[in-house]
Amino acid sequence: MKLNRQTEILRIIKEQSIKTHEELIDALGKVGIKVTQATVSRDIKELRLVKIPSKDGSVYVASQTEDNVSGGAFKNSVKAISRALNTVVVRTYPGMAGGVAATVDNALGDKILGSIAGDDTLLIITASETEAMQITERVRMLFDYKGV
Amino acid sequence: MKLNRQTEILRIIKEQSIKTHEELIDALGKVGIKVTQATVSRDIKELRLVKIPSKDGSVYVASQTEDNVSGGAFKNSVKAISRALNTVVVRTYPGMAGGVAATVDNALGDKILGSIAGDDTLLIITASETEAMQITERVRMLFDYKGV
DNA sequence: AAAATGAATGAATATTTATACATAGTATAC
DNA sequence: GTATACTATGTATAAATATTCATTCATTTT
Repeated sequence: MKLNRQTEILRIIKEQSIKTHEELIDALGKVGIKVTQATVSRDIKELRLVKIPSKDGSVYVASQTEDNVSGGAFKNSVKAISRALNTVVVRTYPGMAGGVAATVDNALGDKILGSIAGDDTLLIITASETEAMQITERVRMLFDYKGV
Repeated sequence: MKLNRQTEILRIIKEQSIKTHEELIDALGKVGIKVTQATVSRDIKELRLVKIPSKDGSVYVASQTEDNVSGGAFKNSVKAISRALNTVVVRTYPGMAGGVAATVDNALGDKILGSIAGDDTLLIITASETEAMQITERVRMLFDYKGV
């Protein structure tokens, strides 16, 4: 399924140097995901990945929306991330929930039903349990979350 | 000449939405610069321009090195920029010269001979008077300098 | 000044990426 | 359930971009 594959793509380009759609297809293949170049092209567009020129050829990286800008400022604001049914609960340090929420909305807004932030807690509502699991994973990546 | 054309490219992509090499070639043509797609491709690579996907197609913008990251933090630190022969003098607010220098080195390091920063003044040395003029222009763009 | 060296560029071409169209899959309404 | 509508995907192809090779320009060396 799409969300799943795109999440995998984000992880892949973060870990290795992907220079072409073909390389990405191979990498996905190794994780058991089989797709064609056309699909990868669309994924890259939707994820707004960007190809940055460097010495040994251009490389794909996440741009604005996802990682870079957004997550950055609040990377160390998240204390815990957990899920229950179709909700994802993010615990932050005091006062940071709002910023984290804004970041999440910005990055994943179109994939969630909505979110509510208190002072140190953010609640994300998704359409289904499955999506909640995937969103959880995405949020973890977004904030570079190392915990369980 | 190259440096000149690339400077022009930076200005163009900042002002209008350039989606393909061809569009860039046209835009350059209107300014009296005539080149082929191959050259533009190389320029884009050297300038490390990046194509960002958006609703109405992808658009080229300057990435890391140039504008975005670098210039940003010090955009309001520059008070004046002037040139004399092969040197460019940048006056900054007290204590900011070092940061501005780092930014310049990072963005244009390979096009200048070197730079020396004091507390509120940065001196950039170039190989020739011509280059100094072009670098001056680039520094202006880098810091979004509005003055004379 | 001629020769030698290296950068810049263009023409032709290879490679990579995007898209039009058709089909399959999924959910929603009836 | 079947029909309807919408999304996702693949295939084939068009479009865009990168690169190889040859040539021209400018600079330095002899």
